[in-house]
Amino acid sequence: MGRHSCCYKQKLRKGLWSPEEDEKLLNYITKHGHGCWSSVPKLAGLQRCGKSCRLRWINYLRPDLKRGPFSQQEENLIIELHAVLGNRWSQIAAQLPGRTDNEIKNLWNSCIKKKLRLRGIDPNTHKPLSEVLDQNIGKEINNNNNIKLSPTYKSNEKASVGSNELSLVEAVSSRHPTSASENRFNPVEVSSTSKLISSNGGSSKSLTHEGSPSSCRPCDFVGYFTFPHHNNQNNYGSSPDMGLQAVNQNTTFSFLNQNPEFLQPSMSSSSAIFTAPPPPPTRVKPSISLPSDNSSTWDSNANNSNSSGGGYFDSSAAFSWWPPEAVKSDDPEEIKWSEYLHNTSFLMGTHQASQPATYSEIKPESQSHILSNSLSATSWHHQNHHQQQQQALQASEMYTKDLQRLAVSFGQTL
DNA sequence: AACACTGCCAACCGCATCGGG
DNA sequence: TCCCGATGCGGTTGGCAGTGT
Repeated sequence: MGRHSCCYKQKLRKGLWSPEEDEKLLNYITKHGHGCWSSVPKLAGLQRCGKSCRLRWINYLRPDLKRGPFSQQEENLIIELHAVLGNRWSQIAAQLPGRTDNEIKNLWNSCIKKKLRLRGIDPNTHKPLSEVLDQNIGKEINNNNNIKLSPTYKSNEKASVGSNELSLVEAVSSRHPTSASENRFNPVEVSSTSKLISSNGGSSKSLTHEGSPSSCRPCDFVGYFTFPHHNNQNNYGSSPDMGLQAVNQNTTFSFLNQNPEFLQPSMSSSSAIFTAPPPPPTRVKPSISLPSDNSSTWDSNANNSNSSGGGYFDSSAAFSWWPPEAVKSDDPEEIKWSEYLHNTSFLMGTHQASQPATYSEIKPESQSHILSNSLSATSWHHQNHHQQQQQALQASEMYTKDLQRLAVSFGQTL
């Protein structure tokens, strides 16, 4: 294999697209549609291969793209969908209008995975790291009598962590009474463990920042899974050392929560809580202006997006400018997903109205307390850690069951 | 100010699948 | 049935920008 065959036929440009190239491609597709991608570059006057043109269009030039940062709701949805679909980015992207598979994949790899690990959740299995590591480490010990690092990341990715040391950190920290096995995050202990290990010959590159809160935006600490709990003391997801006491437990936002048929009665009231800060206005037009006959489509899409708080989701409207044959979907599974999601109240606008701005309610100074709180929290969870561990395990089992039910409903396997 | 480090993102690469001849 | 080109998808990488030292 190698580069797409058409790329060998003539000297074609690679790398970043110039504004002129963008304009040529945009103008061509706006007027003629893309048709056969392999003929697009020639007809559009571009020194690119069709594959490159297609990618550029899909990931950047498409007028229905939503740009800007992902909202918390979008991230939550991605996590939930990933739990069911795995690394099927295109299917996940299909549920997030205006987002591309590439964008979601990048977000997952650069941000969400890290956040989930900080929460003590294995991003591949969506199970607690301690559970996964216990299994894998046990296997490795049995097989080799010599612990191999990075046993955790075999299922869906090829050593995506890029650092064996990290896996060891997770293994160590997940077994540490005050770390990931309790779904708690203690930046001091994790990072110190990292340094300890890295000084043992490994690179510290990915170690310190994996455990360091300084590399995360404030919202990194808001809005991830919380396991079932009945009081704040045992709230593993919004643990006190993360300054999240302000989280309002009534502001649940969860795909699972919105679909009670997938929930056990005990979960429907307080489990799987997500906080949902209002998404900022995110739609930005590409730098190149569209021909006038399309600008109205842009505006209507933008309005559509804004009015629903996150662009959710009228596919027929979003693709109103698109050739009809490109809009319809004959994939029953896709339709099922769309119907399912749309028939729920999983529309951003619906929820936004009922959600206090939990993120903005967390005062900036509270962020500075995270570190010191984590120190005091150490003694706190020494006292409680056994009870917490049990509750966390029970909770994670319930969560896993929920996901399994969800998966079964769509014929997916976890 | 210079350098190193880190995270993010756009784009590429390789493979799988599909469909037409 | 096989071949081949087109397309789609997921994994990976290179470069840039921001931040820290």
